[in-house]
Amino acid sequence: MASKRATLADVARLAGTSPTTASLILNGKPDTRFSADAHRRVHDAVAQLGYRPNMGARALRTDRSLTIGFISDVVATTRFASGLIRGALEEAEKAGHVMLVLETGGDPARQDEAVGAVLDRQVDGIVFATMRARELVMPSLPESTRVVMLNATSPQFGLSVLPDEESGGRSAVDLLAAAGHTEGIALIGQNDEVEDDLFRSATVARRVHGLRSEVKALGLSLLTEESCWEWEPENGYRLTAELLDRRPDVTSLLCMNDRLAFGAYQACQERGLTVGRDISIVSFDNDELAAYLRPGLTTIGLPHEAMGHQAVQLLLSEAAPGERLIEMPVVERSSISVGDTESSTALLARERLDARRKHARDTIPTP
Amino acid sequence: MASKRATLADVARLAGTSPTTASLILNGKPDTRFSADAHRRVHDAVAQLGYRPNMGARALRTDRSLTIGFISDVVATTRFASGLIRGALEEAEKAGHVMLVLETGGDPARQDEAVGAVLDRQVDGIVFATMRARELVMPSLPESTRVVMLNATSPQFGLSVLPDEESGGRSAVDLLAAAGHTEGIALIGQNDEVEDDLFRSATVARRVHGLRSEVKALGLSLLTEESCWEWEPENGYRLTAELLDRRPDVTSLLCMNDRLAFGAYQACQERGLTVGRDISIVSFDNDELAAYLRPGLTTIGLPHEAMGHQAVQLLLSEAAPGERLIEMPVVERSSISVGDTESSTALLARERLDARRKHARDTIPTP
DNA sequence: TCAATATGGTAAAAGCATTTACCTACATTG
DNA sequence: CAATGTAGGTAAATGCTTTTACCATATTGA
Repeated sequence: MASKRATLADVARLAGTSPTTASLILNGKPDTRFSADAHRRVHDAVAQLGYRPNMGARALRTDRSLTIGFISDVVATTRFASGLIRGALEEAEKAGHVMLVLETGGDPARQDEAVGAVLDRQVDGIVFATMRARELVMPSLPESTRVVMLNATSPQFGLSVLPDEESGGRSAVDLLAAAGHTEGIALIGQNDEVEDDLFRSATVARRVHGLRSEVKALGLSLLTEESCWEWEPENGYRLTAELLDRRPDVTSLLCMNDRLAFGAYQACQERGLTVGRDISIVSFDNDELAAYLRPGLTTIGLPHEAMGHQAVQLLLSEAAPGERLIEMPVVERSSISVGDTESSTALLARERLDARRKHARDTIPTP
Repeated sequence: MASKRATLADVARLAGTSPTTASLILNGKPDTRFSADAHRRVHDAVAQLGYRPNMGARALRTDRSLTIGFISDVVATTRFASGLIRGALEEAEKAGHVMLVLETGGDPARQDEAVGAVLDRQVDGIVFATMRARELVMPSLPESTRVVMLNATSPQFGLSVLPDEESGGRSAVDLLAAAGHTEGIALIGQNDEVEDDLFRSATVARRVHGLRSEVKALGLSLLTEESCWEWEPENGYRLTAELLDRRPDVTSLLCMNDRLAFGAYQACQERGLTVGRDISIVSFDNDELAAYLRPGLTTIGLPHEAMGHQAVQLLLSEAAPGERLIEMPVVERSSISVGDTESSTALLARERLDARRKHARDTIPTP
């Protein structure tokens, strides 16, 4: 029966009106323009035929397609990226939009192709997401195209959404201090060297800067900083093992990411130290891994989903250029032992932590 | 300068031809239809203006949008699903298509909306992907809409792409047997009970069936089957710990997934058993986790990426209905100790394993 | 020389929704 | 009575591409 899709002309015919009238009734804001009867007839016809407008035809006329382009370098290769997509997808759906997802692998040629492909489909805007490069050089676009950079910045497009790494760094320190760990804190995995990996150097710099300034703000100091290049379990293991053997006075580990922490767990266990009791660990990313570890790893999460939401929201609003920083959630599990939580430093740390959380709640409107 | 997008009319004007001619030259197969000079002029104009056809307008006329819809219940929630997307994305790009990705969370209302939304955009076909339900009830679609089910089946749509779970089960057993483990093999995590989770019961049944029949085919038998409901590390740990204490003669563990194996590792380590030397473990899924473990976990991977490729390929071809089973890759790491690899059983197992691999290579054309 | 057939092209319709400019019939106002 | 409004509605243009049907002109064959 539904052999052919109904068109507006069909609706008009069935309702006994002109297509103009039908269109005006279906799209016009001032409902008073036509008689109540005409309204009824048109809506009945729509329901009866199951009419839905053809978006291609509409876009042709209105230049709005209710479609947005999401172009990323890698979505699936990196285990986190899907959070960005999911957030964006949800927000798009909420706004009645649909999302064209393309991947470029970071290759400029494919990137150009991707931009062309979405432009050919008259998207209402483009989100450029990345997990690798920080500064993205983009093909030039028509003036009117709305663009937001997601987890990236670009010299050409001013609007970007990033995790608030500095604030995250601060939170990690506060977490330790609030639990009473005011000395014997080691930083594992930081790396101050100039890197050619722009992405990492930018995020690392902010994260480390946050850590260090919070340490200072609380009047503390780090016992040691153990640096390494690859943030993989091996290095976490090695660094921690060496450190533990060298400095028996270490009480807490700040790991730059969860994989390093994973290695650190192993080193601790081997030495008979129970994490969350004899030694405290806090790290970054909230990798899937973090939930599997025993005891659960307390970590400062990357707010990918919230970032995705925010990006699409900004894309569809008339937002002004600028960097939008999204608070990194602290996810507390059981890798921090509790000591003297009543010291003035602990109190101060908790206060600062809470203030930051509150600020985040007030700032990002995304649920 | 490029203030407005060039249209075909612009091209025609610049080339000094009619739009008809320009269109025919750009799309027509028989290149001889027009003069060489006309060809040149049109192509020059295209290059000069950077003309690209407006897909909406084209789709209006031709009913082909070079766009496909990818509708899934959950892409990001499950850590694997992104492989499906990536595979599909790559294949789509290869075919000059672009992909609209929507997520429904499994909610029928959202599912209907999603179908409507992609149909409104005149997609050339729809891939329904799922990580949860196995049998999917879909809204009714126009006859002509091409559909393929990805990691799912449906009473309404005949074409589906699934992992070859049975073959994967066989491979796991062969892997152990080929390394000389012909007795003392325990199965961890299987569950024969009737489940209301259709998805799991279908895949588990095939996987287990494969395991058991391969055991039989090699003339072996399982030492024990330890069943549990949730395939989480806790259970892997508990089941293995109990088993180890009860049966000192266990030499190998077949875990139903990598998370169970993760728990099993811990239990073994606690008892002073070195995985890959004192005890062998093989499991399923090739979770991210599997690479982090020390020693690396040998596992039978879910071929999500290949499945995504295949799905889109089938969607865009005139493929006949049926179930397409994609071979599960065996990814060998170091969790299996090597024993007597020269026994006739070991030889037989290796032979069967190789035959299956070869078959897979010949069968799935996807790189 | 007439008819047939290439050769190289074009006008116009179709596909669908939106929107501008206009129209009719009636009522009101001065 | 003429002028003005207003309520309720429509014809036709527009956005862009593809495609059908048709047109000249020149060449060839008989």
